[in-house]
Amino acid sequence: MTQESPTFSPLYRQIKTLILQALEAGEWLPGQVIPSEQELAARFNVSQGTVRKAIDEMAADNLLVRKQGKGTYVASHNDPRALFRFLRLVPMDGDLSHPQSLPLDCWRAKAGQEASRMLGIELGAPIIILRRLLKFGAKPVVIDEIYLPGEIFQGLSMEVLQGWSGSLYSLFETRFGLRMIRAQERIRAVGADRSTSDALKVPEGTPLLSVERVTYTYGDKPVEWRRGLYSTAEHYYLNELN
Amino acid sequence: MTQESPTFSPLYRQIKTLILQALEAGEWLPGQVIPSEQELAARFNVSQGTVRKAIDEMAADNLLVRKQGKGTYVASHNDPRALFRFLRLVPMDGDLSHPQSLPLDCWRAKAGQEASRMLGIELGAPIIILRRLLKFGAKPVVIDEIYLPGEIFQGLSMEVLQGWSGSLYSLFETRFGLRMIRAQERIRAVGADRSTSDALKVPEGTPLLSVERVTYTYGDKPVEWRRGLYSTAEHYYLNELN
DNA sequence: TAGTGGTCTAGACCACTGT
DNA sequence: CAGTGGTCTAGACCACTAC
Repeated sequence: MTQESPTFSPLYRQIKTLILQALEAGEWLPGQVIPSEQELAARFNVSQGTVRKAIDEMAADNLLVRKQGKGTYVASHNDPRALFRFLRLVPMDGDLSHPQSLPLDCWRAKAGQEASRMLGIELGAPIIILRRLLKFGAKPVVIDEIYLPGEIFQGLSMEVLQGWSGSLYSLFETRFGLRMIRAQERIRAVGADRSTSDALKVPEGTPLLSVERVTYTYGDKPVEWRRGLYSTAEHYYLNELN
Repeated sequence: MTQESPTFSPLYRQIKTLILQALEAGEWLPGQVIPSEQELAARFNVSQGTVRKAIDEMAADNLLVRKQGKGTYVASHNDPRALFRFLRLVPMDGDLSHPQSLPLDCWRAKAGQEASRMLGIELGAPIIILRRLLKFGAKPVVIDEIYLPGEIFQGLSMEVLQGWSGSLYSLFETRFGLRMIRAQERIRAVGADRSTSDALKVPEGTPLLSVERVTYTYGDKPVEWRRGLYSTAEHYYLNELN
């Protein structure tokens, strides 16, 4: 007899949506401070506690970062702490040297069936394919093949890639205004083919981790599809289950 | 000049600790309701909001489950929703049939170097080793070797295992009062050896996922170490990155 | 000292579940 | 209907950061 409001949404969630829209619109950029809770409360005509709850959730989602005494910041992949948010590979000895990204190839193509499905774009739409090697110290450990929608990544080229010292997502964020929010990985075990075994310096047929990742930006829009082959001779993929 | 309290802990965290202790002491068992927020507030002499914040965190930690209008419950592995909390394997076709656990062996032994380190017990301490097969429908997909501290799992035997229809953690919880709180998995790719290839019905040398898991109970105490070999011909390991 | 987020409280009201 | 968790508010005070 009740069940009156099937679309009930608490105030703080509406506020969350509004803040999200402001973020999406680029009102505050990654790494910058957003207005104080008091200011936002005034702007949206709600109490500070309601804004607080909205921001709490967004901080839990890794969209914002709170810093006591300073303010609330827009999360950024330029932050070195963000590097291992998506890269779960860990050296078996506790070596903490940061991995180094080496671009190998970068070319344009048209989306095939799989790429178009994964990226949610038309079959035949322009895409950019990027191959790169990840090294931990001197050891090649991961070889990635990365598929990007050409429309979004207009100016991407080998020159751009080679002139960038930070992480890939850091580049995407700074150069293309694209913020990677969440990702989903599908992991399988496969044998190394000829070219992969060359790149990773392992015998042909060596078991490797195949890690397929789809990465999403605001509004759950997929903007990257990649397949990485991980050599797990001296590294492992670490996953925390809670 | 300030920095007065290096061990400052907010009230709601102290309350959280108290509730945790009550849980650990078995004051409320898995699946049962805990007292209402009002009652707990009265018991601990704080406001309802403070209890609420403590419970919020524990719910986020998957220790408690809130049910509006009914109460707050102690999380339980008997809950069917908990099955896929630690098992991240998904069929490639959307088949949702629940996996079936088939115990193969169960014997007693003494902890070797690796087991003693992983389980935080003395070298040579009694342990129980358990082998089992996981099937999705008719297909064998995972073979597990599970190491348990003998002290805790006194009465565990093949008979007990075979007489249990639910999940392993559900058995541990019900039969041994052990609640699995969190786990850590280290994933690598390996080739199937002879006995594994037999059990999983795959050719020898087939690349498999090696998933080593350490599972913890209250107080970050490790109580299970297992190694699973996953056939990823028709399944994949799914991981959400946030 | 001023401004920020963090904690704690008390009270009002809403939504959901059972009887 | 009474009891539960869920939301929202307003105000006081604490902890941290900067100037």
